[in-house]
Amino acid sequence: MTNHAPRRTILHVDMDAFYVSVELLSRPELVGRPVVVGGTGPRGVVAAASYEARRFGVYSAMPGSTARRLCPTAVFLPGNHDLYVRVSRQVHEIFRETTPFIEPLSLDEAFLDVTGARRLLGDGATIGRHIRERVASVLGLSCSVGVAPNKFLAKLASVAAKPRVTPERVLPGFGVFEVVPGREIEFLHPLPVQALWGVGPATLERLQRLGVKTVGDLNALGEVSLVSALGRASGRHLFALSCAHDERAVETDRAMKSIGHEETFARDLHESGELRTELVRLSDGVASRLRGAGVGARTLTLKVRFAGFTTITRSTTLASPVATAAAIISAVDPLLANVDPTPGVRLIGVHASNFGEPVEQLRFDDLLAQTLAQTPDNETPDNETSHPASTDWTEATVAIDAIRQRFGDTAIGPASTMSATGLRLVRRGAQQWGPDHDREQPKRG
DNA sequence: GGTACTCACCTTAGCTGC
DNA sequence: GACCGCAGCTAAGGTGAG
Repeated sequence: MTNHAPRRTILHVDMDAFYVSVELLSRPELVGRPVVVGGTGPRGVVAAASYEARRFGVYSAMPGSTARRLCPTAVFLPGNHDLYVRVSRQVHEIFRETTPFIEPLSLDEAFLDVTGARRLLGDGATIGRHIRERVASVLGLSCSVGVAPNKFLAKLASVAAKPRVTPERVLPGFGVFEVVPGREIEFLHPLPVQALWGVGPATLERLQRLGVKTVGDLNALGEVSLVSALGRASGRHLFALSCAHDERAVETDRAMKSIGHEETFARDLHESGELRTELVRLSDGVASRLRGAGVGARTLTLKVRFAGFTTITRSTTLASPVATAAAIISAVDPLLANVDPTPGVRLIGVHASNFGEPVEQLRFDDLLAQTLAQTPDNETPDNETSHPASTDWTEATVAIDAIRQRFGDTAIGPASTMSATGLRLVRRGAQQWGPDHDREQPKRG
């Protein structure tokens, strides 16, 4: 059998210290200094660190308190998610000058399939250098580009292209790094095994017990041993990667499979009433995004993290997809009622999945479920916690969406989420890196 | 001692229906 | 009727990425 498909050329473009670099555009006096963007509260984490801050061992997802200890001279900035979204769109506009085949991974990285652009624009490395120059000249930002025949190798190549940090200084990177076709294994096998997509701390520990340190070690172990050690999916996946095999296409329009919001509180909550207020707020945010996406969800999941950091999830699956706050609350409220908050709750979350066409009419199953729930044996003691997912809410929801579209997100919201300073609504990325120092929390009583 | 948020995917266990 | 195997679904927890 012959394969006439042309060898693909995939680029992985990764912005360098993206959030910090965007902040420095408006604060040039901070260039060259250690700068950290992230949550400013005691429970915040680092979202991005400048390369100067990385010299001190500060890195993403590190607790803010640890970062302050390691680098007390760093400038800590709270971050502006909306601004990063806007700049990210501008970066993608530059990508689109080269190819329409773009798969965003996050605000600061994306895969580009430039196979079709090679004849016009040159080879992958040439296109990579062109994109780097455009991003620098138009936006004043720096990025690193990996070039390879597949997504997995392109991602690793962009890491190789990045600036390097030693405790003494920051060394410039290659900017563009290409994994030359035919030399994939030579590039891949010496790398540490945690370079593979899918090897996190837990898998790394298991692999280390098997004596695996590098990608080459993992490959030598063989697929059968890996499947027996890590399970079928992970074993096969990692073995394929260790052979440099990755046939996944650059997907330009991936359908979302779940939508959720979760929030860590500045202080632990101990009372059901406080938690329910937060639950209403989160449910409203999830419902709003579901409607924005034009979908409904059948499965609703409540997530609770206790003061001791143990986390539980409780979920329920409805007969038909819903997209209103009332319906979501009526689904997750009974789940919350079974959680004892007295040890202290530091986080709650609401997640929606199992998407379908939103159906706001009650189906027979829902009616049956509601009827069963209202029988004497199952009667809810507190009527306020039992909201029917009825059509009564549909018109109100349409009106809410219209008001928010016209007057902004905070124009209207659940009364229970009202505070002295106004509505506290949930928006994606609003509390991306933990609670702020001064953010208002629900009061006791 | 500290440890965010969002999303995807996997594993395991239990239940139900055939 | 009891039991078994299987498939499909759901719930819960875990892992990993960015």
